[in-house]
Amino acid sequence: MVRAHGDKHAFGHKPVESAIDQSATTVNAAIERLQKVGLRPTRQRLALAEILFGSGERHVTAEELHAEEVAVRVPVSLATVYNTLNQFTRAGLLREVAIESHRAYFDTNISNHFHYYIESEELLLDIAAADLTVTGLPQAPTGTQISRIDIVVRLKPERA
Amino acid sequence: MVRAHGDKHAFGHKPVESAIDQSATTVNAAIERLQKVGLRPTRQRLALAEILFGSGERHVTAEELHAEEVAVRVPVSLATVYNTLNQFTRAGLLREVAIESHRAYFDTNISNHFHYYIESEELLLDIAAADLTVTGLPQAPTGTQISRIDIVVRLKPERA
DNA sequence: GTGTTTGCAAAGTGTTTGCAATTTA
DNA sequence: TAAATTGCAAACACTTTGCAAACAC
Repeated sequence: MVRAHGDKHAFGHKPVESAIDQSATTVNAAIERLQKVGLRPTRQRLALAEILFGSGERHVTAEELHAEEVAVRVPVSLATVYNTLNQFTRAGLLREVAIESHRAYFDTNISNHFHYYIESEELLLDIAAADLTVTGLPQAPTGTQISRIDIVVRLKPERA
Repeated sequence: MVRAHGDKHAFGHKPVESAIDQSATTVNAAIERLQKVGLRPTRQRLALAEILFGSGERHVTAEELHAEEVAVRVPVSLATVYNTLNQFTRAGLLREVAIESHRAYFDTNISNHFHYYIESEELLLDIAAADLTVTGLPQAPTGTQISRIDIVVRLKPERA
């Protein structure tokens, strides 16, 4: 089940000199990223990191990511994709978003933000609103503290 | 995997005359509830409806609900519990809450409200705050409209 | 070399489904 | 009696795991 995904691209903070330089930069960034969290930069992890972090924010499922690797002719097993997504998540490189009970979505945007979910397309999008806030939240029950607030705005096609 | 669940009880809108009357009332309410949505009041559905709607708000998984039926010596198959939960949800009697990707929680409270999720206990609670609101939400993307907003406040044990 | 990572296939969850038997209206 | 519902077991989708081979340092 391959689905379309966002095609936003990161705004370059550094000028892009050439395709070769850019890809070298991407690879180096990926290597650094992995080493920083103590994961060996193996061929598979690098390939996955490049697809995940190489071009703007992404929301992927394991199957989708695996399909993309296959499409780019990088051989990675689905099991490794699953394991890697979990490792990345544990390392704080990714964040898991609970949307549906039976499919795990992973988000490359680990900053505080919320989501739109277009049900008819099974498509997850970041909400572009830094100032979105929740008010009226009571104090967390005694003995607990908030670890994170998830907001999913579910969208359906506009009524005709 | 059986877990503790809330033990709130509904405030009786009608005085409770006796144990027998109360249970009769509960059964009648369940029968009505089912008929209203076009589901035949079978033994299994009644038993499930009574447990689900008989005592305040509930958050259950299929396995939990099945375990409760078994505990009360009502024979219902797990498949029927799953099917019934889905039917009830389609009929608007229940609401599914996306919390984790691999377990479906069903909520008997179908009004507009949000949730706490105590991660360490896998426990789902309603947030008792009718005035909880989200501000700063941009207009829904063109061609779409909001079908529902889910908010899950994830809680962890308070740091010592 | 030594410890880590990979891939496969097998196992594991949670959930759905086909179908014959049963129940309901 | 006709249509709806149930239960079982099998099938499913998604995910994890055991272990030998391959790899990184």
